[in-house]
Amino acid sequence: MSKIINAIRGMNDILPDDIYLWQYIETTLREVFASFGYREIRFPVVEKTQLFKRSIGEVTDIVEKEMYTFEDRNGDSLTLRPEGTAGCVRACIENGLLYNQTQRLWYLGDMFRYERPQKGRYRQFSQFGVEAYGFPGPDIDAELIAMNAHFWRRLGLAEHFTLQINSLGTSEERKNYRQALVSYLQTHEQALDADSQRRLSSNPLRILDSKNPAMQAIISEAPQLLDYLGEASTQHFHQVLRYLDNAAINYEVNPRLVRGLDYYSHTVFEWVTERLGAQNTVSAGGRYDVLVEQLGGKPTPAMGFALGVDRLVVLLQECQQLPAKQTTQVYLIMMGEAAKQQGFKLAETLRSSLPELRLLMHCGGGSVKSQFKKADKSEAQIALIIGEDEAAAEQVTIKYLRETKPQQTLAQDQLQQLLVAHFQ
RNA sequence: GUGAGCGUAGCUCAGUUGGUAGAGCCCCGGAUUGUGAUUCCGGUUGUCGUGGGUUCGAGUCCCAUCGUUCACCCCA
Repeated sequence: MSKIINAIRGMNDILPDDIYLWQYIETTLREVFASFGYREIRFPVVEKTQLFKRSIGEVTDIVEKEMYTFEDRNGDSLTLRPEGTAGCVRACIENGLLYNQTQRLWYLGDMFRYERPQKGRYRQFSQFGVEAYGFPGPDIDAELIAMNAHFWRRLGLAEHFTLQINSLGTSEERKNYRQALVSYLQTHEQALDADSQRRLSSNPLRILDSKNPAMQAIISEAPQLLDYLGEASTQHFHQVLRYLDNAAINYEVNPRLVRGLDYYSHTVFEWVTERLGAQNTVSAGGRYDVLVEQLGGKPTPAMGFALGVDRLVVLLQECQQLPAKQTTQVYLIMMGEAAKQQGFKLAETLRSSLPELRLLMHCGGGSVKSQFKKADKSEAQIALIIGEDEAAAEQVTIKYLRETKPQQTLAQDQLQQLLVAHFQ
């Protein structure tokens, strides 16, 4: 036997025993977001590298060291998408979806980032995203957050999340603040840890997010972004908060909340949980009014968020909020060649008259007893044996598993009547 | 990219100062039983992650390497 070939690190198989959780999340997502009037969009897994560089930002960690980038046979530089927003905007511009109109969209798909895997962080991961285009007002900011909150409630997870929210203002306001922050931090440069010193030139706002307790004193004394917002930005932010108050959605204004992608402006938010260890953000997003223009479209206000499906799966398991598994209703055991011929016919008749029936067929060897054990494990309500050993081939044994459990012998048409009555 | 922990049967794990590879679960077959539950008997499954080294002898000690988990970092 030759050596087996393993999966790529950080790219996981999802096995039949776990798939129901994914399906549950995916169908719930579809239902909830359709009910808010959002429509699905699909776009490619691979895009030109330039698309991500221009949107996410040249100097971000994602672009600098986490992208799966390669040359195709033409020598063009292509990249496996590390997130969805860039591709979504590109698709909308290219297909004229933003021409004098608004759009409410969602997508679901796999993203790729070359990171060291750990709990809730994988190299291939599933992300659900929502994007709204052409809405300048704070009402759409609140709508996205409210949708997200509604979705948590549908899953029974609302109590496990807290909403953190902040405003980054315009790029002009952020630039002014950035200068003030850098000059403040430079006066304390010798007290900064190595990570923060590095970020001082690359991404100083990120220093505010530091998990190092030794940095907390310096951070708490630092100038606050919210103090640098202009009148319009402040108004916008406060209006979002008022809408949230009206919707009875609890939030925590976190003036140190920044996002890692360059295109965000104004409202940004994160839903965090205590139950997932280090990767505690399950859903996050914000406004990105300048991105559409940056990617060659007409200036279009935009807002969106993305939700990590892998993390949600882990959270559902941790919180015991598991949906019921679908179970087999009828387990059909066929023993012997003559019985099988009759069994396939019976099964087809049953499926035709009861389209909703979940029927599991088993062409089994072994004892009748061990076959019933299998039926019991499948949590079937009824198990049928068609056999030719003792009973005649045209007779069928029926046994109720979970209910009255009588044992009787019936002709096929009688059996069918009984089953139809039982399941309708 | 940095750090720490862990790699033994399909799964969960024992394996003593170095001396023949183990248990439970699962799976398969059977016995008992007025339930298919309980109990009992039997059976299958291993490159001990991989490659070197030390030794008469390595699952055990040493080195390297790969994988994995968690954390840093990053982010959803």
